Amino acid sequence: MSSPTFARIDELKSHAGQTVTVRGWVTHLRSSGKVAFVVLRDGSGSLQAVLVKNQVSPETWTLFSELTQESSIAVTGEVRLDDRAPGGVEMGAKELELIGRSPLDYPIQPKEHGIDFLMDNRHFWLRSPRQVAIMRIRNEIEQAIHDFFYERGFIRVDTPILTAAIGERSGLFSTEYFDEGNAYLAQTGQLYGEAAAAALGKIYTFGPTFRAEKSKTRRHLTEFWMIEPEVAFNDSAANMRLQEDFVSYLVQRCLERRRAELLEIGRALAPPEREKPPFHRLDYTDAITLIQKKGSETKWGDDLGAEDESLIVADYDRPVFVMNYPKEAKAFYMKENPADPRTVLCDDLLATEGYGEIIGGSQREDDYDKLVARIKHEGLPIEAYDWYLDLRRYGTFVHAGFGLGLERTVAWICGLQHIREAIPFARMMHRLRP
RNA sequence: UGGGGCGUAGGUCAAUUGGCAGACCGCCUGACUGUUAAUCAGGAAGUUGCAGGUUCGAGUCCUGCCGCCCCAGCCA
Repeated sequence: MSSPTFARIDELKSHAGQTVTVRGWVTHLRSSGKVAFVVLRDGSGSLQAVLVKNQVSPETWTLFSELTQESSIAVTGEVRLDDRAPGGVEMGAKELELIGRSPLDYPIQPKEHGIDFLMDNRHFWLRSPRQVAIMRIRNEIEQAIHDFFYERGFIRVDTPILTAAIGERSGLFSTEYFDEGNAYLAQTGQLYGEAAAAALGKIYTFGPTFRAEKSKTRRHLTEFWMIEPEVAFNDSAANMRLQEDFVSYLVQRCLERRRAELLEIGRALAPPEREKPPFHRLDYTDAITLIQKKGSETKWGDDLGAEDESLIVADYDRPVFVMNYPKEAKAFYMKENPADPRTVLCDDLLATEGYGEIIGGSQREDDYDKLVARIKHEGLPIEAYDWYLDLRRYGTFVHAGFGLGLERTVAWICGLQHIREAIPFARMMHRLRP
């Protein structure tokens, strides 16, 4: 026999009538005595191969009966269009090859399982159709992020993961670092992003972020991926326009190119279809008035709680910016609001459907003296910020940026119940394996 | 770190007042020439999270411990 033609399942329609070989993993086995069915997946799709007893060799027929779920196999046969097959394509199998046999105790069955069991078996759970679809959507979002910024002249800058204590303060993972004392896993690349913006103008970072908070909610991971753009000469208003263009680009891109996967996971498409600019804008002070009218006890000066966010978003069918929080509720690097010095020029973007904050952004304090005062007021070690302060001494500039949580965005676009499904191998307080 | 909940077969769960530990799915054996999580008949499968206590008798009641889930806080 001549050397086989290998094909991926998603390209089989163009091989109709030809004999090809498909390699993959067994998902279902069915037999009706003299006709047998093998369903296999190869990452690109799912294929049913049909074996008829009197049309294959006795060896091949025997091999079928020895197959098990998740065994890796190669199937060779004629590709044919058939309405009885899911997807409209099936294979009339002539030959089977067992590549790697899977024992009978494969833990994940085609039925309901509990979430803890699935997370313990994440390395297998990832093979299921729903998880494959989510990972393909995640990949689409990641690619769309790069495309969005590339098309607009941004430069991607990679910032360090091992840092000295700088940035946000709470929940640091630490490790010994030679003779330099402790190093900490990065909680943000922003401060480095600001330095890079003065070199390159428009930049973004895309990397892992670590928070040692003992968070136990559906919205938190200890290790997550964050995208942090930083733009020289953007003020807060321009920053928010960039955010709404960016977020709606990601949503529309998934609707265009990953519609099949969104439908596969049962995502209702009507809500994301509406996610187009302009998003709603609400001043923090007005937000307080709104939620108090709805019964919240939160007072001016407090940060907004999860319940408050829900009250705000409930009125809107598109994401909402809440702008200009009180200074004390926000980080030291945010620029004082000239119109109301009690507040800073910042914004949180609250997603629809109860997904909460997916972006935190701000214009940065560019006044050297005010920044020093804020660092001292917060009780931070001023010497750790020497290079960051230099950015204000040597040609300070208006600039603004934000951080988008990748997994929160994936969970929101996919309509997931929990953020742990939005990343291949979630890291949470009680989850370090697999 | 608070508040609430749950640990029973490989999986999902049931078990009345304290009274013989069960069902379904999966798995094994057999039948079936178009199945779609096939169907039908039969079978195997348990240290009831761990340690102690009360009782004639504990999955069930009591004490302690362990583990996880959900909500809040922290934030993206």
